Amino acid sequence: MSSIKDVAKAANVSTATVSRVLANHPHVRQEVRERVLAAVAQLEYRPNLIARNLRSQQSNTLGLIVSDIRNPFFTAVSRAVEDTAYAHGYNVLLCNTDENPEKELLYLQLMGDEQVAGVIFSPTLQTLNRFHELNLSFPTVLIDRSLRSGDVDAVLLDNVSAGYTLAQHLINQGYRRIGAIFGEASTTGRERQRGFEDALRDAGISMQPEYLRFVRPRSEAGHSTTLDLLRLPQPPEAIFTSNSLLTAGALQAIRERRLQMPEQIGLVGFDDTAWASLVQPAITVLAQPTDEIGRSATELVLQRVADPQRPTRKIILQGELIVRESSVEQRVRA
Amino acid sequence: MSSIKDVAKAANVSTATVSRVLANHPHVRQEVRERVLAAVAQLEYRPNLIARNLRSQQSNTLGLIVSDIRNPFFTAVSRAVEDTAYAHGYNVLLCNTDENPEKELLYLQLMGDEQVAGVIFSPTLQTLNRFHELNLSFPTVLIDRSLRSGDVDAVLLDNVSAGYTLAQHLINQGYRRIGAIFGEASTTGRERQRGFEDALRDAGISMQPEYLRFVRPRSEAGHSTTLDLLRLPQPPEAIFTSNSLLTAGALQAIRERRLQMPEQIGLVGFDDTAWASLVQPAITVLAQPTDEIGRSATELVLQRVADPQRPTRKIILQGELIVRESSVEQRVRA
DNA sequence: TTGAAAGCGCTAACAA
DNA sequence: TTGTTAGCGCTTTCAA
Repeated sequence: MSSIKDVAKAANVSTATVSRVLANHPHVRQEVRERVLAAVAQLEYRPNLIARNLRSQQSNTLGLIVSDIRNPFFTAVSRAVEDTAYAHGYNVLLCNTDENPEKELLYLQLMGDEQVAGVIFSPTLQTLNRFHELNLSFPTVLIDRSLRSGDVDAVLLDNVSAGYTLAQHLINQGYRRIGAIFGEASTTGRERQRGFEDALRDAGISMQPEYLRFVRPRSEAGHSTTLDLLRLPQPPEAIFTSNSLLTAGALQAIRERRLQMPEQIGLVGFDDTAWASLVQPAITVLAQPTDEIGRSATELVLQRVADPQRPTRKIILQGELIVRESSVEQRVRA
Repeated sequence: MSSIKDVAKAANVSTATVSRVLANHPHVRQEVRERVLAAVAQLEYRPNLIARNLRSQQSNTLGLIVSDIRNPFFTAVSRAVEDTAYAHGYNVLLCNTDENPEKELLYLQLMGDEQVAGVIFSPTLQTLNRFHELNLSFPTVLIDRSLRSGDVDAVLLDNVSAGYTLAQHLINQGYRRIGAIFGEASTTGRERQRGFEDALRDAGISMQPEYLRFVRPRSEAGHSTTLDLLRLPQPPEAIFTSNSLLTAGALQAIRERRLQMPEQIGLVGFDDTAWASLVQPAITVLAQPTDEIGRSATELVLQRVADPQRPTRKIILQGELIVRESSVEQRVRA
């Protein structure tokens, strides 16, 4: 591997001049510039990014800390983050926390050690609550979850409104007794719950506490909780789930109990996954704009890298209700 | 941020001694060691990894270059790679190539610039063919795809055998005219094709060339190609797909044509995705051991980092046939 | 057992 | 317009 010294020697200039040419500094004679470029090409010189980072005290790497890469929502967002980051000349360091606050702290620390330029992060409620004590040394943009009050950049779904829309849809279709399953460790679940409850209240439906569940946002929990709900003396007529893993588990439970969808039970969830339109009946979902979320978050963090002083911003995006067959008009049902 | 100098000053020793303590070098007096550690704790010192990497000429980062992070197979493998890497104190730099050879080269170059310790890579056929000309400066382990002949570390499925098993299953169930859709840019598709053809030949079934398709391994292509196949004068009785995105597309096409599975058409594919058991009828698949693939690949690359001289190894893993309802005995069919 | 000092490859302040 | 030089934070050789 040739270094900047080799290039300098080959072009008969100082390393400073090589550096200037590479950084496109203005005051370099055309002839010299060409000589340097020729040497660079000749030696197949590639700058050592580690050295550059050490010297400039910041790297071209962005950290991406997600709670579960197997959740299609985060997969899709990661994809968008990755694309956008590389388009801006940044790399992505990927971390997976499994909703584990200890891992979150560990990875956050790692990001500091790696001197990343910035971080995109979907935190648990626990870490969120002590977020400001953390005193992170790098710009951070939260995705999917944040506190209303917090002075942090964030890109979020309008979860209250999304929860409202989805619940309202069920109500409009004639469902009255609605069981709802939310992720327990995030703000997202709580906000969607608020929208859900608002919709019921506005429709004059009294909420039954035993219909409301907060669980680990995984398909196993979706499965067992749905079975629980269906076992109640008066089981719900529809199931509302707050992420796609929960939806999958609920669907599995409904299948096991051999209930007809949507006649005997309705089902709705979040995120327009590949399978939501593949199963029969296809599932009604509140789709999140994952590309937009990933792209906005990346741009936001890059903007803050460029200007650390700028006031924080929260970008709130709207979801889109996609009505399919898993929830359908009451009069059509039995 | 305090540096090693600050610690040295606080502990009244030289930076060399601090470095020795941190690296757990033997010849340090216990008392001095404790003083240094106390200073480290006091100052909340964290070593600057960039500086460490520059000095030691290698980093604690592994590169992971996959062809499509939205393919659940790669998502699952990434997850395993990530876990294993972090368990060994390594980070993961994630790149997505979209099966684009230019992007592959770009990212490979990036890995060199970033001085990663090693790379895990699922290459296109095109890049694979010129792999040795690339003269990569870091250890590389190929996953999912490789050349039989190549002198490269790799973790692979026994694709020929997997293709054979899956095709044989269809044959055993009584299907004779079988359409098959393979990814076009990878060795994987070709090997699975070989297994597929071997199974037909062993069963004395003559292969019809128009039943064999090579396409972009995406659901859109799976969809349109399946429609094509079904439009043939003598359409196939079953569809064999060589990745889960293709399977999804095929399923969609079958739904649109309102064909009954498995009576009017059988369907099998690769990878036990979340939805394969959720759709009805559930899909028969050849499941890959994704965790094992990711873990083995990471361990392999780390072993080579430790010993660049060791002979290359190919780890060949077996898939598992999971029979579900989308393919079923002939006598049960119409 | 410890410290002084060189140097990894680069950038930028300063001087010429 | 270009070069000299210091130094980013760390590890390691050599000497004491």
